[in-house]
Amino acid sequence: MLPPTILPPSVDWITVIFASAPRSPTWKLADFCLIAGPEAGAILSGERILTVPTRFRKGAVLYRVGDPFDALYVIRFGSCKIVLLAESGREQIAGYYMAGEIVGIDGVARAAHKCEATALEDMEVWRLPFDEIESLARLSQQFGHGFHQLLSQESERAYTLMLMLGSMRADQRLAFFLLDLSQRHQALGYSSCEFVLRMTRQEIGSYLGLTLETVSRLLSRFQREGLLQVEGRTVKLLDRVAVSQLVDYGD
Amino acid sequence: MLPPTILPPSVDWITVIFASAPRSPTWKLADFCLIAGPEAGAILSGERILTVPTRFRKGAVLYRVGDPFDALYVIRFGSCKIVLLAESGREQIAGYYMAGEIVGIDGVARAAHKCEATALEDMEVWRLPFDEIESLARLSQQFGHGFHQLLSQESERAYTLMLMLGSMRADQRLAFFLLDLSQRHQALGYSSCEFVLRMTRQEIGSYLGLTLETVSRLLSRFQREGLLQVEGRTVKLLDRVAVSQLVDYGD
DNA sequence: CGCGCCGTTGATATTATTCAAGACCAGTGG
DNA sequence: CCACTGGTCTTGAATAATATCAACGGCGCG
Repeated sequence: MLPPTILPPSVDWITVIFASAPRSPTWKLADFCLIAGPEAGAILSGERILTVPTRFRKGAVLYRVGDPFDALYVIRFGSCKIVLLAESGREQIAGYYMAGEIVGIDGVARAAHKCEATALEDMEVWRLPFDEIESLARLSQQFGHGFHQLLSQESERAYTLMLMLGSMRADQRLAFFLLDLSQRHQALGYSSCEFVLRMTRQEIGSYLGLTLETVSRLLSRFQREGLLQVEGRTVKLLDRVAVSQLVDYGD
Repeated sequence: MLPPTILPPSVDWITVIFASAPRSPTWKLADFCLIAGPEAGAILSGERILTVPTRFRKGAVLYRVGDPFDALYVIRFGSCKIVLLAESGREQIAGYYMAGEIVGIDGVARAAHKCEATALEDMEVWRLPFDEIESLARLSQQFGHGFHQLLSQESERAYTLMLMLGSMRADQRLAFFLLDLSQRHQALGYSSCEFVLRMTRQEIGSYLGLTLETVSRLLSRFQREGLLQVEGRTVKLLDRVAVSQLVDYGD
């Protein structure tokens, strides 16, 4: 039932990942790795995990629609977008993932990826073979539960986006997006008020269900109103309160 | 680690659920239950599962936002809506679930429900205690994997809705919705061309990110164009091909 | 340098919402 | 039995929001 036991790894991958990966607000990688506990070492060899940190250049594709699924990826650094591609040519960005977050869950349900993941900047990921994760989940109750939460957080994230797409005006969506980015940057230890957009206006538009022109216009408007300062892809949040109120009360 | 072994149940809940629950297109309840195999009987008592079939009257609430999460629900018959409620009062229907489908996954990530589930008609559900599911998932590799797929299918469903909300026109969304309903009805063994909407125009609108007036107008238009026939909440699909084309090519 | 992609802004068109009125229907109480 | 009420649904007209079309400037890169 379990894979053959392997000698204690010379390098404890769990500790290693924990030590060097940044924290994420939605999913604490620390939890994910630590809760596995010492039992984990017994079934997972250091090499199997550690030999596969992979780099992707900006624009490179981590996986395409239909690619066989067999691993999740922890983002070491960099960021990527997750794109839904319908047969009809319809296209929608379904997610934006940063360091410390985990991508690839869109492949679990069908053993093949439903989306395409593309690096928005140079990035490095750690590959976590899915069958090993599942073994670990069976071995440790705590880890198993944490893993189930991870899977389910993916739907929570999607729900939040649905709420945005289904019930917010364009300006509220953009405000929401910027606040989300801000929070996540802060969680990574970066400034929460000044950050760089890694997506083009086009991509942001696709993510928010808007056209690129609308995104551009709104950024200009926000700047005109003193909510923020935009310079290309660099955004400086000036009035976080006003931006939050825009999302919540929409005036 | 495992709960104390319990004598073989007099009633095998797995078989029972399988025998009486209808099939669902997205998640085959049959798979969910059958893959557990005979091992399942060893840790799950018949009573613990079987004593909790619950009925809800139309309009009754299965769980509210913030309610502690400890079980999933298999719908025996009836249907329900899943509603997202933001603090700001913003509201969005995030899902519509029919017989054979499983609701409650929105609670997994935080041990508390993120959504509210409300019966759209009289319904009966089977309660599946989450910790027992997790035990089973640890015991059986096959079941565990199936369970992980179930969790992940919830995000797939949400992704599909995101694609709809973010990239389709109003008429395409409605067409998409009707086709989805049609398929799911067919999978349950009912007619795929004539069925009853269990939601009000208002609820359909919320689900599709539209106002109730728009939904009403579109239904009238579709009828005028000969795509379907509407009589209150009864819909008869007349030209499925045209409806599909509307979604895919949008003319 | 020139090309392609990116971003901005304006004018216009389209789409969907909002506001408003009235029909229908089921349930309720006089 | 009837009138009344609240919720639902339809439809029209006016309005607001967003997309589309178009032009142009800028930047990075071969």
